[in-house]
Amino acid sequence: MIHIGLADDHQLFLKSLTLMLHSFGNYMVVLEALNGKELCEKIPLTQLKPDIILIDVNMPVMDGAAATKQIAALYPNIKLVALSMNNDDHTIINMLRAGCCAYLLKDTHPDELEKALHEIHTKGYYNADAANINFRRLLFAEQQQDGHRITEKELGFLKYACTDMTYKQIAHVMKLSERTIDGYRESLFGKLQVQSRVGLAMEALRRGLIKL
Amino acid sequence: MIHIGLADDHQLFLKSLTLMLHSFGNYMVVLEALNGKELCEKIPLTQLKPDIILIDVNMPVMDGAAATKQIAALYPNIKLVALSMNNDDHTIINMLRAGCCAYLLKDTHPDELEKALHEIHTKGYYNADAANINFRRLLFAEQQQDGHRITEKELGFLKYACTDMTYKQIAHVMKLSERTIDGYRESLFGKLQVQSRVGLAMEALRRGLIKL
DNA sequence: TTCGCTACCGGGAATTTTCCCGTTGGAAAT
DNA sequence: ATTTCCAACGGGAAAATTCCCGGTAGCGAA
Repeated sequence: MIHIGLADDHQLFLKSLTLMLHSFGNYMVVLEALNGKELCEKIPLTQLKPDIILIDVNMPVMDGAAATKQIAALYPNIKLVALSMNNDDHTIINMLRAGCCAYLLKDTHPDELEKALHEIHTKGYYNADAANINFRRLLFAEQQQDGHRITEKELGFLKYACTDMTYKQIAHVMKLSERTIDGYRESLFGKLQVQSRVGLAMEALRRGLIKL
Repeated sequence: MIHIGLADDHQLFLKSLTLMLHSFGNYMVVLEALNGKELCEKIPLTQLKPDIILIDVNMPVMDGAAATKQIAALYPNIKLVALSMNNDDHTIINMLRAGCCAYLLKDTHPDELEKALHEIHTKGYYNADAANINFRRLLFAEQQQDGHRITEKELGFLKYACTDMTYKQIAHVMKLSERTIDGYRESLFGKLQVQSRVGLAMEALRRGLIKL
């Protein structure tokens, strides 16, 4: 009997996935959480520790990447699996770097989920080639984006950049000079490979740096 | 026995929701589809017509609103229920106007889903007050936005506005004058209540007018 | 026909964004 | 102690955006 933990902010999906896992026969859901924080808090309270935890990427309060990092550090022998609906490179890299051993899409077939869980439990990893996730390409992409990590201040600016505000207003609320804002913009344009504020906002959304 | 139809682009959710509905005891899933188009094509082919169809809002190929409109016109006695994860006013209004008799969120509890389906089947409607969906407020909001409907051409422009392109480039690919583009922008600024292109792009995303 | 409406087009100017050119001060490296 | 690096700051100018002012052409209704 394999013990499973689940974290997803959609109750309906969470509960119905539990049913599905039980229907597989060999799995038992020992932990359910509606966000990353709840997941982290519940793990120490369960006596039947999960072997594998399926973690949704997009969750309120604490998202999948943050939860994955924390759990990977505290419980290294729990296998963490990212479960998401978006399959863009950046989020996949993000989750794998956070400590996931597999990345599953929500539109995979139940049979493949079962196969994936079995492989993860026996071999420790699973590579869904059907879901066009090419690890070699991803690793190359990670090489490329190395040194292009976004700083904390840039992220703070990015939030305001995805808004109706002008740079002058942004500079005012951030208590910085307009020139400094200029610097952040330039830097982000380079890192995200765009050349206008709209492109910046769109790419930030696409990479999950900004929500909504 | 109540016959149910399902449309959702995430296989895992689709299949596990089917399991959950069967576990309720009184429901049978007679139709599954991965997008709106597939749903519309499968309805005429099923001999056990569904009483209720749960339709996801965000789907590829043909989205929930389009599918709802088409089905509501062809099969007026099938109850259509929108099932989505985002609960912003615009999408809800959109689905209700398309012909849905209820709007359910994906993070509702299974018990509430069962209750909702029962009410929809017996009374013909369901209002989830727990999900802060206030119909009176929505109707008022619809009054407010009346005459603010986005035209086909404006939508075409909107796609390009959510891009790294300049207006000049957009005018060129749309084979229109820059002034005409100017007009579309002005009109959309007013309709979406924004005052910059970034705000426009963000609001378009928020209202589901543009994907990604 | 005349009126009103809508889609399309244009000039011009204020504002904002984008992109150059710099300086300074402080922290880290050598 | 000196260099090196980098975040923060600034001037100025080209480009893009925003927002006015208008016009013409088509088209259905009065």
